[in-house]
Amino acid sequence: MSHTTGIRQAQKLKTRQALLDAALELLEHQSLSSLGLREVTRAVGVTPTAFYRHFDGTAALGVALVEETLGSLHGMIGAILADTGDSEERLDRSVDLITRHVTEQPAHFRFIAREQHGGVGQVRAAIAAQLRGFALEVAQVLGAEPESAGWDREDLLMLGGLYVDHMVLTASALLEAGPEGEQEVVRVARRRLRLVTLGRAHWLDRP
Amino acid sequence: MSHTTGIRQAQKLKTRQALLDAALELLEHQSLSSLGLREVTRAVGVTPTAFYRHFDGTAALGVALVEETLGSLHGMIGAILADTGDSEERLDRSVDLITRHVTEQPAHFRFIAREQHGGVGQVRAAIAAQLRGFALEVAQVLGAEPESAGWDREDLLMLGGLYVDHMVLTASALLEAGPEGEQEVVRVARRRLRLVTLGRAHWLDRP
DNA sequence: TGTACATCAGTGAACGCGCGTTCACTGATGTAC
DNA sequence: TGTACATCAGTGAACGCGCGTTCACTGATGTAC
Repeated sequence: MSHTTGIRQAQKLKTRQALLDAALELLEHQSLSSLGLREVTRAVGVTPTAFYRHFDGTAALGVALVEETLGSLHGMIGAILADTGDSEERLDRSVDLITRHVTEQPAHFRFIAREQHGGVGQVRAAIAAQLRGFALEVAQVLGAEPESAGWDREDLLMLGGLYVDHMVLTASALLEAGPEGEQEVVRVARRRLRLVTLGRAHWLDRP
Repeated sequence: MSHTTGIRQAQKLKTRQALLDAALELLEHQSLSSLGLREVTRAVGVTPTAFYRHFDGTAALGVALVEETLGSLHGMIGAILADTGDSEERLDRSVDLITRHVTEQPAHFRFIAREQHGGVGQVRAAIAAQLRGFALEVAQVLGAEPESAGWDREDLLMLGGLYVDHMVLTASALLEAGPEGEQEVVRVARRRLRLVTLGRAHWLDRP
């Protein structure tokens, strides 16, 4: 086994990543279902044929982008929610964290918001699976807290889903608002979270 | 003025409507940004050139579809919310009404869910404007209720927006779930609404 | 009512262009001995 | 270490096809008198 073994593989991965990056940029102003394979390879500087060495087609590339965007976020949720601090602080920190992530990699989040209900079934399914995973993680963290005593599994999942959907809506709203509208979006997002959290606190009081 | 005046206009409107209907059907499995003008005219049975007598391009057609889908829903919201009955009944009736509408015209709601964050800016803007209108209507109805005493305008709008976004998410979830998953979606949607309504009831108790 | 002209929704041919996919290929990297 | 063969990421030409948009047109509908 030589120390140079892997040059070929490294180059392949580099091209693959270049295809993903170029696609993400091109998707800022269009949907995946109208993204052309030739557009992507042209942006990277390889021949159209080379695309097939990495993906079956643009749908498969889309699925890979879902993994790239959301795959690395798992675990992070637990970290925020498990942090110390009262509920108000924790809630503000969550919104700040989303805002920071969206500001740092807007193209990734735009892609998710756009394709969550987009025209490519495989990608919708991949996003839905990831978001279901997040909802489950949130539900588990919340379920371990004293405030959740008496909650059943289904209600916890409902609440987890509500938080996750709210997170996605906030990300999308931030992108649509641009830098000058960011403050306003953050304000409303915080209030919404506060209202949901109030509902949570009184969930078991219901008639 | 002859009694036949308007034959030409009537025929034109008929063709225009045929274009809208055909487009909506074609959009079930793709996004507006990949919809071809020729696809639409082919489905209707007119020449591609005829398209330009009605719309500047597919983006303009999309804006017309937004109007067709959401324009007729205004006022309806007030009617549901203003109905008699306790809060639980009213809430269930709201979910039932959304479910019925989505089941009756799935293509229209799929279009809205898909293009709300889609790749065509003009259409995103048109949908956002309509939804903002709905949020305002909901806020006005809620604001007139005794439960809203002490609420300021901004919080009412926040709540109205929350209900509207929840409505859109529910519509999209119903479409994704299909007939066999409908029951489950309705169950979760009701619980979410109940939780938000609980949060509303305790909004002014917050520290 | 009848005639002569105006309007305009839809036609059909033509254009240049970029698309996705196929195929046999090349030459650098990897492996066996 | 050196050699001979295998692998395979990326090439480049070729294909048939549908796209959006233009243009001059046709003929039914509308209008003026």
